[in-house]
Amino acid sequence: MQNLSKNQQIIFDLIDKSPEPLKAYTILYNVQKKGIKAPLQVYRALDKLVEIGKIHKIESRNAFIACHNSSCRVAKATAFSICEICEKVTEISSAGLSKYLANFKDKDGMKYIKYNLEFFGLCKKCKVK
Amino acid sequence: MQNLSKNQQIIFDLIDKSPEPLKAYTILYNVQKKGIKAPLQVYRALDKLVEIGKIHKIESRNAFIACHNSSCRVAKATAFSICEICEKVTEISSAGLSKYLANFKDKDGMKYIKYNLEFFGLCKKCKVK
DNA sequence: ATTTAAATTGTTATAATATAACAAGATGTT
DNA sequence: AACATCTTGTTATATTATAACAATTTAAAT
Repeated sequence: MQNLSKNQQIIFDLIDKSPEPLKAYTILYNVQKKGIKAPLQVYRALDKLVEIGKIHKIESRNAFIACHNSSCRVAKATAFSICEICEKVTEISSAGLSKYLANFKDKDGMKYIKYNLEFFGLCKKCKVK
Repeated sequence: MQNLSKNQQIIFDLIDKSPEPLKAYTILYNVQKKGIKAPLQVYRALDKLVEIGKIHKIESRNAFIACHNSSCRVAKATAFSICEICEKVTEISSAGLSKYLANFKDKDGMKYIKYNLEFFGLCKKCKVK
C-alpha cells in the first residue's frame, strides 16, 4: 500500500472519522482551514482514494465512506445498506453475498468482476420508531 | 396502472425507444420541440416514472432506462450490467439473483425490500475487440 | 547528485445535474 | 359544484463535477 499524499491524507482522515458518508462539498468546507480551497482538489483526492480502495462512493447519494471491509481492497465489489429514514449507511461484509455475486453469470454467460450493490430499508433504530 | 400524463408520456416514449440510458438534459434537448422547456418538467416526469416503475435510474451514470422486466413493476429491486467501454446497459432478469437478494439478511438479521445492483464488466462486443 | 517520468498540487472558469419557490391549470371524486 | 390532488409552467438557484493550463513535488534510475 502506497502512502497517501498530503491532500489525500487530509481528506481520507476526515472521511474515516465520519460516522456518515460525506459529500464532496461537505468535505471541501471541512478542509478549507487546512488549505484545500478548490473542488477539484477534493475530487482528485476522492478519485484516487476510490481507485486504491480506501473509500467507496455511495452512488445513490453522491457521498463517500471509508472502507471498513478488509477483504475489498480492490474496491471492485461493494455492498451497502442504506436506511431510507436516517440515511445511515453501512458496508455489508458477507462472505456468502460476495461469493454469490462474484460467481453470478447472466444469461449470456457473462461474469462480472466488479459490482456495486445498494440495499435500502430501515435501520434498527428507525424500525422501532 | 394509471395513465401517464402528457409530459410523462412524451418522456417515457423517448426513453423507451432509446437503446441506451438517457440523461436528464439529453432528454430535455430531445423534447423541447414538444414544448417541454425546463429541466424541472423533465425531472418531475422522471421522478414519477421511477416511482411507478416504468423506468429505472442507473445511479452510477445519472441516466434513465425503461424497465423491460415485467416482474419488477414495483421498481424496488433492480439489477443492471454496465459495459465499462461502450457504456451499454442491460437490465438483468434473473429469478435466481432476485430471489437470492430478496432473501438476503445481513448480520443484524435485517431484510431489505429494495435494492439496486450495478455490475460492471465488458459486454460481448467490447470483449472481442 | 542529476536527469527523468510520474504523480500531485494550485487556480480559474465552466459544465452538468438537480431542486426551491411560486402560481396556475387540469383531473378525478364525492 | 366543491374539494382535493395531481400536473404544468416558469424563473431562479443550488449542487455536483470537470476542463484546461501551469507549476511543484516525489520517486526512481542512472
